[in-house]
Amino acid sequence: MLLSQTLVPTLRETPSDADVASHVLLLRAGCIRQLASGLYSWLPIGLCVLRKIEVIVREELARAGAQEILMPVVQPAELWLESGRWDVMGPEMMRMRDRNDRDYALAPTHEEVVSDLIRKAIVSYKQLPCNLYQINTKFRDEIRPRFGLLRAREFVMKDGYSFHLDDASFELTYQAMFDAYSRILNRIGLDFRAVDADPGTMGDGESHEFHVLAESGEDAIAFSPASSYAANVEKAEAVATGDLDKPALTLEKKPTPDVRTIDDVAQLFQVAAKQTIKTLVVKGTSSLVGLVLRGDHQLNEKKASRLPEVAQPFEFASEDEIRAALACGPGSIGPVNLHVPFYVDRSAAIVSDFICGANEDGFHFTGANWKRDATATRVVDIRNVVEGEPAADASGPLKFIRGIEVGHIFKLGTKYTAPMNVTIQDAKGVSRELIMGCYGLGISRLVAAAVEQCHDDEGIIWPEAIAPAMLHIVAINYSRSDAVRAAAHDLYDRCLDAHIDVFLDDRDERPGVKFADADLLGLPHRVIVGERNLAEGRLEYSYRRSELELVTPTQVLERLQS
RNA sequence: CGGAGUGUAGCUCAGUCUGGUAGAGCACCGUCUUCGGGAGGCGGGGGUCGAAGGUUCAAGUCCUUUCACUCCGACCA
Repeated sequence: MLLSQTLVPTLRETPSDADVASHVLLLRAGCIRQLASGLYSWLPIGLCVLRKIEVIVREELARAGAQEILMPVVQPAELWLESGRWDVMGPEMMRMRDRNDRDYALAPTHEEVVSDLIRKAIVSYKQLPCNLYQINTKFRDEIRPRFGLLRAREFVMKDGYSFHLDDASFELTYQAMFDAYSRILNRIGLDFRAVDADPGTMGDGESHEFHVLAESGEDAIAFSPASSYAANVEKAEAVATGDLDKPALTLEKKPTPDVRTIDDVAQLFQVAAKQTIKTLVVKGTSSLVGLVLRGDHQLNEKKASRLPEVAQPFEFASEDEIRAALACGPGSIGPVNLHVPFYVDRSAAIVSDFICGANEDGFHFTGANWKRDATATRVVDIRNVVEGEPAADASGPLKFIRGIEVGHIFKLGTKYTAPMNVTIQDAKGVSRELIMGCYGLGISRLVAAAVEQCHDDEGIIWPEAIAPAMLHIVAINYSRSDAVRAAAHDLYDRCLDAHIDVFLDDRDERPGVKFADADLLGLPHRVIVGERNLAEGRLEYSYRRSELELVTPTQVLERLQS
């Protein structure tokens, strides 16, 4: 590309509404422009990157046996009513009506549409397994779009779906997709980690996320350096170490006016927070439900929302509801004499002589103990793991890193095929619900994730595999020097002949501007064409901002092709 | 949804408290000089000051409403 003829509106200053590195740099490098909250236009070189990722994704999915299709972004409500998700999805799914007053949704995902497609198009088990994918625009009306492309409302996603007659077939494809994702991220050149994950609203089965490691990642990953164990903190199992000690203290009710938080309690009684017990109150299926945790632990809502007596969707009880049901405020609740059902976290269930709310405003119990003072009948894992505690596979202490979730693959079972009646007769003529898998990969998010991982203060440092071009030719004094112009175009043409993507900065700009933009755009190879060295037939070459070295044009081609 | 902040030129921002002709730097156009890390001179173009309503002789500035964007939170026992 000739930069003089390409829309690359680089920005000298950081736009005021961009915060994270990828957002700032993609804007400054002229890759994207924001239209509205969570909505972005792709400019030529940003689109180059997006397309390069798509090529890699297509190649690896083809290798893994998936077929590309394209499905509508506007979807009739009927399908979503059929799967039961029309009401479950909430305002995240954008809805609209057509001129005939029919309800539609803007696709947040495509399970329903692909399931409908399969039940109509697949007529024999001999056509199975079937593994389809598309690269398409999705729309999710996020609670809070942020971080530019990392959490946009409209975004480009590769979503794949596979259908199988039996588990064995499904597992083969699931593993093939897992491997394909690993290959894709390796080819792009990103540092990533595949982890056990919580499937959220997508399903109930196993799932794995693929995270690009970056400090700015929204997710925390717990992993064991001593083993292959890695899980999203949302999912990582928290184990309780030790046993319940014998009670040493007697139960006493102490006045605790104005004490509302665990910090207050620990401060007042001069004990560590881990010696206290806190009780959260949430809405349940038939009454309010208590969730009992050690004072220093954090509730994991994903885990808690899976408990049978906890209402869906997960919601904390309001102070009014708590007062109506328990006759005290939320700061004074405890498991002793609690008159609603409650679950006790594993770690909370082995604390002895603890301090907890007395279910009476202004009072706490000290010296409380399980069995004697309160019964923990439902002991479950409902907290977040903490860095340094033992991993669930007993391999040693956990460490945390942050990641950007770029891929998520799910074992859906018959969650969609059952309600949508996606069945096929097997070889014996028995009608079977198909086993389904779902495989998402955020293409536009990958662009941002790559920038998060690959940049410095001056600009982007694109991984070679997805760089908008391989070579950036900085032509110094382009418009006045015939020699520079000739040499720059000679190199440019040789690259084109060799099918090497190349940018030539042929703009009538001062050198400083061109250097700064080259840094911002971050192509792997750079050549400076200037009269200074042209007399000796030399160009200045650098790779990924390394020191300049003097080389001939032929040597540049060799570097590019090696 | 709750809280906070910001909306003035393409970009970054002054000006708002204390009402009185719309500003700067960069960018853009012309021109001269300069030419290896975001140059300098001279001249120029560009604004319904987010929108609507109100107060006032007079509103970017005060009041009311509203919209947009950003940030924090949606864990509190």
